[in-house]
Amino acid sequence: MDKKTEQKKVFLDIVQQLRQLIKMEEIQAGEKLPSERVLSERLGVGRSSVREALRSLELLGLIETRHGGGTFLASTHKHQLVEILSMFILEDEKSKKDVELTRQIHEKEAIRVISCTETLRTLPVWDSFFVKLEIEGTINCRDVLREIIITAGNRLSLKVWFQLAAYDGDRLNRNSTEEEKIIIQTMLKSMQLGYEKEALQAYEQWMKTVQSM
Amino acid sequence: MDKKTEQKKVFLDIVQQLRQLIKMEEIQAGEKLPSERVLSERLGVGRSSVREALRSLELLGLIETRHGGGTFLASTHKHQLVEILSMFILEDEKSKKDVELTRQIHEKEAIRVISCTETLRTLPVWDSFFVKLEIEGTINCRDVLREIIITAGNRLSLKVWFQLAAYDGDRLNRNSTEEEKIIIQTMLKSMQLGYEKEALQAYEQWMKTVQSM
DNA sequence: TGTTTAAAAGTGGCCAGACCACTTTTATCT
DNA sequence: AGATAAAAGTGGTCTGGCCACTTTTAAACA
Repeated sequence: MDKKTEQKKVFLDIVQQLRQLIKMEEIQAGEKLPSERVLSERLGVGRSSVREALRSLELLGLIETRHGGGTFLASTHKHQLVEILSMFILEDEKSKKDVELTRQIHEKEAIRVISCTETLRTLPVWDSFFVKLEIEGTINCRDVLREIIITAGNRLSLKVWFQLAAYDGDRLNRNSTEEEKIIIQTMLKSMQLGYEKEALQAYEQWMKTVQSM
Repeated sequence: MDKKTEQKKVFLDIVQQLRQLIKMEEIQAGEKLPSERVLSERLGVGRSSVREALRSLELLGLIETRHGGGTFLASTHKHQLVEILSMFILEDEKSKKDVELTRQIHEKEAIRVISCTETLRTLPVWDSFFVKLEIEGTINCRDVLREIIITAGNRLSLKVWFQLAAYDGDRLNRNSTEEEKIIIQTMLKSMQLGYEKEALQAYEQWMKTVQSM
């Protein structure tokens, strides 16, 4: 009848029951869950089965465990689903070009969103980049892009971006060259003024120089 | 030194090692993995730890286990993240919105790429959609979007899209309404003619109607 | 020889108990 | 009251066992 009760595998059933337990007892993020031994007894299953369920949720970042301390419900932003997936998806993805292009898809969209949003494009953080560029003459490329993605406000997009950016490695995580400095300034300034098209053009130009490195 | 060796928890280490093993031995989707007992011996850990890792991957749908048969590498489209996500994470409205927006980011980029590429926008497949719309009067929304993503040619973007599209479930996987029919036709026609801006406008309009369902 | 059938081996599912390392609580002493 | 040490609680891991199910192997049969 009930899908949750006729579950074949105990550990999957436990995952479900844990979910109910969290809901029923109104366990909030950061709060403690019953111990493995207690859960084992309460649910009438072996401790190893409880552990299989808990470890599954831990891999997803849904719970946190502290050795000797206990098991705690994790806060939403710590979920690792994207990380886990990317681990397996990026692995068999042969084309680095696809990774690069996909990363850029998210960056371009972020630039569009910011350019079109008054409250975002007028943030003081963009000015701080200008200051940094003038004083130090250079800036970390990855930092600029990261700030753009973060500001755009899509948390999922951010997570995806982090994975993809990590894949590219040092090509982004470096200081900008003299040539890039001008392009970045153009891009940021256009973005600030809400000139979406110009900002994207500068971005494309930037990525071309990056690519030729 | 090595992040993978200084891993605190054995089961997380095993997840990593399983990933390497799959890569090294070139295990394809549907093929069998070593048995739990063999893995236990080969990795020099207890069988229960191996099981914690395997059960974690099973919850994600990355592997399939058959009682008495063995453990098999699952095909990409069987990942269950969707179910898990909706179960634990998608409670909050903001997350759902992020999933939708991120999916649309990939769709919009695909439309741009196709619109700007002669060889892609002139493909006969778009005409076949028109024919289908005329004859049957409707078409599966998801099929249209999928074809667009596929045609754009970024395999990684495609994989990401598949995952995201799965969340939305029935909102996309259905036949188009009479209202949508016109919008889709406009979008496809604009794309065929290389009118990027118009195609995107139609797309945005489409998504608005979808959203209001 | 080829087919069917039964036994054996292989494999996942689950549990009980043990020991260790670490953390939290409690009780004790100063 | 505060510091300290003992005890209890908790996760981390391993071993070994038993069951149920599947696959392989071997034997019996036609």
